[in-house]
This record gives sequence, C-alpha cells and structure tokens, in this order.
Amino acid sequence: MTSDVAKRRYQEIAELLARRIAEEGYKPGDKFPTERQISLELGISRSLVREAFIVLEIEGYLDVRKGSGSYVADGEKISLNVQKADYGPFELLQARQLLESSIAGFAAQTITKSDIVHLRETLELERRAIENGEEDYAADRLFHLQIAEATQNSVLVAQVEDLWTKRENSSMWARLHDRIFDLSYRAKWLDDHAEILEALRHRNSDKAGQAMWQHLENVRRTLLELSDVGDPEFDGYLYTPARAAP
Amino acid sequence: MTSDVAKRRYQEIAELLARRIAEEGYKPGDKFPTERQISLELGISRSLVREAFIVLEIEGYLDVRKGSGSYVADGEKISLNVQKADYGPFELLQARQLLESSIAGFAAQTITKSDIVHLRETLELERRAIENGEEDYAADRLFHLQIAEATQNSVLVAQVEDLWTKRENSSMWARLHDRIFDLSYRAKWLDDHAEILEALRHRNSDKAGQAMWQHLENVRRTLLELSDVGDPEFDGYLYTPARAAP
DNA sequence: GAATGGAAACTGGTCAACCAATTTTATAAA
DNA sequence: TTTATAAAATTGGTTGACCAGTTTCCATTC
Repeated sequence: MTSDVAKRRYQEIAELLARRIAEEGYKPGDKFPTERQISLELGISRSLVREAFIVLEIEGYLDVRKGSGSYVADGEKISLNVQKADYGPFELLQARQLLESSIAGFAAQTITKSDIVHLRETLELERRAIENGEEDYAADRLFHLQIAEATQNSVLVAQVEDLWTKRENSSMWARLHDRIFDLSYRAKWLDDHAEILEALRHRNSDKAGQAMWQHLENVRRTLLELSDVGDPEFDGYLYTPARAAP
Repeated sequence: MTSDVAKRRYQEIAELLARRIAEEGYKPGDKFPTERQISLELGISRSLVREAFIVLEIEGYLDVRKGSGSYVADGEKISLNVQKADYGPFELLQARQLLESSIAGFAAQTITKSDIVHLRETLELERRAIENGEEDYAADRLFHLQIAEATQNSVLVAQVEDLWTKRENSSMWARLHDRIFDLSYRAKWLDDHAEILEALRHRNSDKAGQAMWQHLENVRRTLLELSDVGDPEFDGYLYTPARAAP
C-alpha cells in the first residue's frame, strides 16, 4: 500500500514549464509562449496546456490575460511559499549553515532517546549505502531531517525540507551531483554526521551546533574545489555558536 | 492603474465548491460529486468544473482518481509544495528566533551603508504608523526582510518571507492579531528594532544576533500572556549567539 | 503626415464529443 | 452459496472546434 502516485498529466507539464521559466532567463513581465504554441511544440492538446497554465497561475509564476497572452508574473506578487527559483549551491549551503546549526544546537536540548536510536539507524543506512557504492543520498537527507524533527517544531522541519527541495531543483547542483557522488567525500561526511550525533547524544548544544556548521563548511569547501568558483564574501567568516543554559 | 482583477471563472467555481466542502460537512475520504454532476447542476461545461477541481486538488482539498471519482482529501497527505498547514504562533516564533537571530548575526558582517539607510527609513515608517494608530504591520515585516536581504542571500530572504506567509495563514495568529495591535506593545518592539539596527550599524554580530533573539523573545512572552498558554518546552532555554571572526 | 475607424489576426474562454481507466453488475461455473 | 469472469456502466482524460475579448495593422479621413 505505498502511495502509488500516478502524477496527473497537467502536473508534469506544469513542472516542465516552471523549469523553463526558471532556467531560460524569463524576467517579470516577459511574454510567455501562447497556449497554442506550447501545445503544438509538445504535441498535446491546448486544454492540457491550459490546465498547466492554471497551475502556474495559482503558484504565482504566470499572469494570464484573455485576448493578450500570458506573462511572467511580477516578482512581488509571486505566491511566496511556492516560488521555485533556481538557487545556487553556495547560497543554499550558506542558508543551511545558519539554519541547521541553530537547529542542531536547539535539538540537543529537546532530543529524546528514541530520536537518537533513529538517528543511529539512519547513520547505519548511510554506511551501507556508501559501502555498496549507491548514489542514493536519501539517508543523508533523512539524517538532517530527523535532527529537525527532534526539535518537535514542524515549522523547522518544513524549513529544512524546503531547503532540500530547493537543492534538488538547483540546476547547478545537478551539474555537480555526479562528480560529488563519484568521489570518496561521502565517507568524510559520514564521519561528520557521527560527530554531530555524538554531540546530540551528550546533549551538548554548543558542540552540536559547531559540528553541524563544520560539516556544512566541509561540504561547501569540497564544492568550492570542484567548481573552481571563488566565494570571497563568505570566506573567513567563522562561526562559533555558543549557548548557555541559565 | 490598479490591478483590476477580473477573477477567472474557474476560480469562482473553485471557491464555490470549497465553500461547499467546508459547509456541507464533508469528511476526509467522502466521495465528492462527479465533474458531470456539478457541470449539470451549475449549467456549465465539464471543462470548467474540471479546472476548478484542479484548483481544489492543488490546494489539498480533493483527491481526484481516474475512473473512480473525486474524494475529499486526507488532511495528512497534502501536496508538499503547496502545503498551507496552519502552524501555531509559538512554533513560528521559535523558528524565527533560531533563523532570524542567525541571519542578524551574519548580516552584521555583510551589511552596507545603503542597507542601513533603508533600515532607518523603515524604522521611521514604523514610528509614523504607530503614531497614527495604523494597524498595518507592513513596516514591521519589511524591517525583518531587509535584514535578510542584507545577507545578499536570496535563499535566506525566501525563508524569512515564507515564515511571514505562514504567520499570515495561521488561524491562531489571526485570533491574536487584533488584541496585539490594539495594545501598546508596538512601541516596545520599535525600541527592539532600533537596538537591532544599532548593533548592525556597528557591525557587531554577537549583539545583533542577541538583540534579534531578545526581540522575538519579547514578542513570544507577550503572546504567552495574551493567550494564557504555557510553553514549558521552550521556557528557560536561553540563547547567546557568539561569533568570532578569525 | 497625423488621427481615426474598423477589419483581420491574434489571444485566452468555453463547449460537446470521444477515449481510457476503474468500478459495478450480470452471468456462469464450481 | 460462493467464486470467477466478462460485459456494461461510470468515472476522469483528452481532443478539436467554436466563442469572445485584445491587439495589430491598414485603409480612410482630416
């Protein structure tokens, strides 16, 4: 009884078009191809394209005007919680550093024994995946999500999920993905995760936050080497989360 | 040149049907009338009804199954990228404390003179709004967003925007809203904002992070008094962000 | 040459008919 | 009676044709 999601056709088309908006340099106000043009291009009926346009309109990408055409929506009135812009991996990692290190520090205060058992299991999953040379990073994702879940704050969980979704939609990340998962960095990251878990187990907020920060810093530096892109703004900014319980 | 929103037909129908779901006692799993039934009942074409169903499906109300029919959706498996869950104000404030205090600390390192000018203008807007007794909190929102923008990281801006959107969708927040904006707490929050800005101006990461944390802590405690709801999990957890530039 | 009017060529909006998957029903076999 | 099977009815899925606003452009007029 798994959720066999037979994705509806209009959704596939909507995602295709959303990706096109994000990746082909459309700016707010730009005219988007007409329903007829796209239906011809994709070899499907116009109704189907129309349904996809409705999705894009609801999500705030498009502004549909009868008799005139469809236009890429103003950035301002984009439905804020659904925007799927294509963020660069460094912006994403920076955001994850700030958010997830705070979360790790907080989670150290709220984590339960059961949470720790689950995290240990996830770490084992990761170890086996690396051993078997699997490219799957589901366990990696799960580890980070479980830490957020340990805070028992669903908003924080949603925020972390959102960052992973953005990562998966990032075209630049997709380009780096293969090279990263071909290499042996994953073993290093497994060590990082183990260190984070150890800090959480000891309920050491400071250390947990610092370990998470350092982990994402390691990922960032690896990415930096692979992409040969400088990041002067962020280099040399060292973070030392410190917490004091009263 | 106001935005004369000629509401699209499918939207009207979707709202009509959403109201029907809400008011006619439909429960999760209940079968909803078929597209044909509704098109006959309303005297419109089935395509139009179908488009409205798509809206309801996206918004998480309906579960459409080919060959079978449409059913009122389970509350749980809401489409993830469109989830409009109703978060409680304390979860939201907790998330904002963790995220925004980190952001404030980071922004202190990246902020420009121009950013500070803009923040000062926003503070002035706030002051005038309070003076005139306006209930509008747009300036409040803008202040927090501008700090996120000062990091020059669009992911962080999106995260903060997302939290405000969730707040606006929060029904419990809506219930508290009037009571909060009737009272004189806003002057206190203006002082908090001024203190944050001062720390940013001096590029003091530690102080900026702490000031932001304290500000949201003040809001949280005010909310706590107004709603008479205990929050034992989070009470007594004191945060002291500390950063050290190398 | 500039302003005006209107036809023609777009655009999205709506519709009814047909297609395909699912569910239900009827029937026959065990 | 129970079960298996297939046909029929019902559902959403898809299509092409036509309707109704907008824009474009050209002939007309001043």
